[in-house]
Amino acid sequence: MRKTKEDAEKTRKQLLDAAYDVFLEQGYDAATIAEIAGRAQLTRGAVYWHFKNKEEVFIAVVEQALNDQQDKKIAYTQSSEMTVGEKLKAILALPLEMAESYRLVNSVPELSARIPAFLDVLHLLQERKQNLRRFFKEFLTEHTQDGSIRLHGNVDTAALMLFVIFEGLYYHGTEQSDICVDNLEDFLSVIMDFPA
Amino acid sequence: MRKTKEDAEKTRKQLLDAAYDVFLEQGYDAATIAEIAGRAQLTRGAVYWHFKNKEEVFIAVVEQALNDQQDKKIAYTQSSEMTVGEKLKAILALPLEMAESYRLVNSVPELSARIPAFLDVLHLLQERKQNLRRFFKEFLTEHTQDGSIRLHGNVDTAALMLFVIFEGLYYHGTEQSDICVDNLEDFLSVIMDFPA
Amino acid sequence: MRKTKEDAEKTRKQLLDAAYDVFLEQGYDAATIAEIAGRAQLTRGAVYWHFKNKEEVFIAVVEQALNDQQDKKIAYTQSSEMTVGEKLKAILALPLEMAESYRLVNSVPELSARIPAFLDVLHLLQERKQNLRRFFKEFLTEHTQDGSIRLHGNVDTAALMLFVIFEGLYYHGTEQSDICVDNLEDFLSVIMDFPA
Amino acid sequence: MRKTKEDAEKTRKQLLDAAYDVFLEQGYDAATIAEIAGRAQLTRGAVYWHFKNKEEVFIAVVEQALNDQQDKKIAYTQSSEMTVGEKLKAILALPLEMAESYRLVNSVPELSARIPAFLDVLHLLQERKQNLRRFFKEFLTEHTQDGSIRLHGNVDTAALMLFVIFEGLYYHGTEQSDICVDNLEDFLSVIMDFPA
DNA sequence: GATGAATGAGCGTTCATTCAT
DNA sequence: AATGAATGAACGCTCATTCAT
Repeated sequence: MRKTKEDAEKTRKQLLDAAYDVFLEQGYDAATIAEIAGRAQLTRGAVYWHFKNKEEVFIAVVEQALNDQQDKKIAYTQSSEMTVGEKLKAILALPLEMAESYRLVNSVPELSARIPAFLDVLHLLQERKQNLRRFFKEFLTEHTQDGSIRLHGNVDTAALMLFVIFEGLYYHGTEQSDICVDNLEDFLSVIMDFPA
Repeated sequence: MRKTKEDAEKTRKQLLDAAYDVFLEQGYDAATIAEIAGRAQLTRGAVYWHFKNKEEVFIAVVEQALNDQQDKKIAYTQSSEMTVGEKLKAILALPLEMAESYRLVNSVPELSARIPAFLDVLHLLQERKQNLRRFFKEFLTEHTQDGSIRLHGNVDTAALMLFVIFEGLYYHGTEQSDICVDNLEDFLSVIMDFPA
Repeated sequence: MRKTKEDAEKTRKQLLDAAYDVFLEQGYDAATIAEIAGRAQLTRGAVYWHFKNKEEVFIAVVEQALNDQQDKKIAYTQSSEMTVGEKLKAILALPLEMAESYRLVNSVPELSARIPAFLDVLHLLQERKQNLRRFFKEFLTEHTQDGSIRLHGNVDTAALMLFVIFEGLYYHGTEQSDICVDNLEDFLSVIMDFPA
Repeated sequence: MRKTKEDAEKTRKQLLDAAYDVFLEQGYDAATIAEIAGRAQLTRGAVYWHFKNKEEVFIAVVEQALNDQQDKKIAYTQSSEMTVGEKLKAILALPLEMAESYRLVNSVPELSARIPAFLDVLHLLQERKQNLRRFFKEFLTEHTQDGSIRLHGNVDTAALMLFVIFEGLYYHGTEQSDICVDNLEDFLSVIMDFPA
């Protein structure tokens, strides 16, 4: 039995990790508190000590995932060692790199239609999507102006394409897919080129 | 209560329609046989007369949806009144036009990981996706050769982009999205042009 | 398994009888659906086929009890073979005669403070109590006027005394008590006498 | 967090007070240790420091209530400023004056049928009730002999009536009732009179 | 063909209780 | 003396499924 404050935090982390796995494997409805607790080598009661109910567990897991995604996105964006093209490619490749994470959050819109408790996290997700669209547009605008990118169309279209492609890649986490990072490079080269 | 064969078929149709709605609104797990029967103005027993169990109802609904999608795809492909560009655009727009249908089938991969009974319909879905990829490639190849399309890259890349964009549009049925058919035209113009 | 309509009604009756016993023995909170179903030789599911939930089971049981009480009260009141004194005594003795029934309904006020679903049945109970008070008053008034009763005080006080004594007898169902019908005769003779 | 003995005693008192309120509002079964602790601004653990378990908390609360009732009864009985009639009225009015307290102890008989741990406190309660009956009888006997009371019936009947009326008044703590102390005076005047 | 009664497995949740700190 | 983490048993309820009618 865990007793100290750090132990409790560790327990919570274990539960979150287990919950992440279970929600991913089974989906929200089919996932059970017992399974989550069991995987964390704990009892159902422990889950209810750390979280109000199943919904709150899911929300915590999704928020965690969204933050992880955000962190990666920011890391790539602000990297000083990557070229403009590499940055774009890396960000486009996120749904492939973090396929599970993106698949998980992807279940939120459907669930929120039924479960009001998820509306907040839905809004967070939509905000992040809007952020991404805005990012693509601003990124393209900026680097078109400084000459590091030359678009084969207008900025709006290119940004939207990137966004839709990004979304399209969500799914390929689900299935074994042959779509890989190399393809993204090709995609980019259709949409733009990077003058040396 | 003896019913004629047509009556029975009508009942089955009603159940399928109701099931389609319910599965779409609630998802497979949250959908209940009672709700489906109720919407069809019938009782649970009726469902079990026409289908072996809940899984079979879902399979029937998904197969129906996949066939509807296929039919539309074929209709557009074979249309004699559409130009090559219009055909491509119409097909790309299918996930917007039949947003619900695509959203429904989209739940299959996740479910089949858990429910073996869905493996067959999963394979059908994957086959259809491969079909679509193949279609894009063959379509582009053919019309590149006959000069009605001029690609801004190689055939493989263009075909894959179309496919990924297609997938990306799935999601925007879920949410209120500002992405519409006009954007697709722009996308196409980035990837290719159509010499008059 | 019961199948016909009459069988179903019989099942419902069995459940109600079992529920009556269990609620009486254990109290609402401690009573369990499993115990009720088990005593009726049925499964929990059967309870939920016939009743919406535990609260509805309780309400049905209490309403039944209240009606039984009412029926007896009316039977005694309208009996053509009893003298005025005998009627009064018989009605006063109801909480002794139907001790369990009165003990059961007696739990309603406390429960309704916590469980809103019981408010309706609480109002029914309060109505019945008011009815009884009114009955005592009217009965005494009428028979004082026709000379079959001579009160040792005013009508209001006598009626209220009867009512409070009636209530006081509720409790003695709970415990083994030596208070019996004979005592009631003495009580009546203190409050009034019946001129031959 | 070492506490002095007085602090501990104060905590125990707070817990008892909180428990009294909660048991009264919710009933034994529905009351929770958490609620009790919370109202006392403490945690569940504190309850288990001061009491063995939920049952012991309840027993302590009921014993407290019974003693309070006893104290009042004795105070009225031994008052040198009250007439015989006033004493009787005051004691009869106790269930109105201390309605909550009487309502609480009133739940004991039902609970002890199920919970053996309450048998001791049940016996205490029954003893107190016997005491009261005996008191009524002795009080009436004594004051009939010394002439301060003239009964309209025999002593046994009158004593029993007082007792049953006393019990009957228990309930009227539960509900908003119009029965008040004035009515008791009328009751007494039906049963006896007090020669000046 | 379809209904309705009944089953039974399983799940979310609550809560008394324990115990290391 | 008191807290807070964790356990585990139990309960209400839902729902897919069966089957006599």
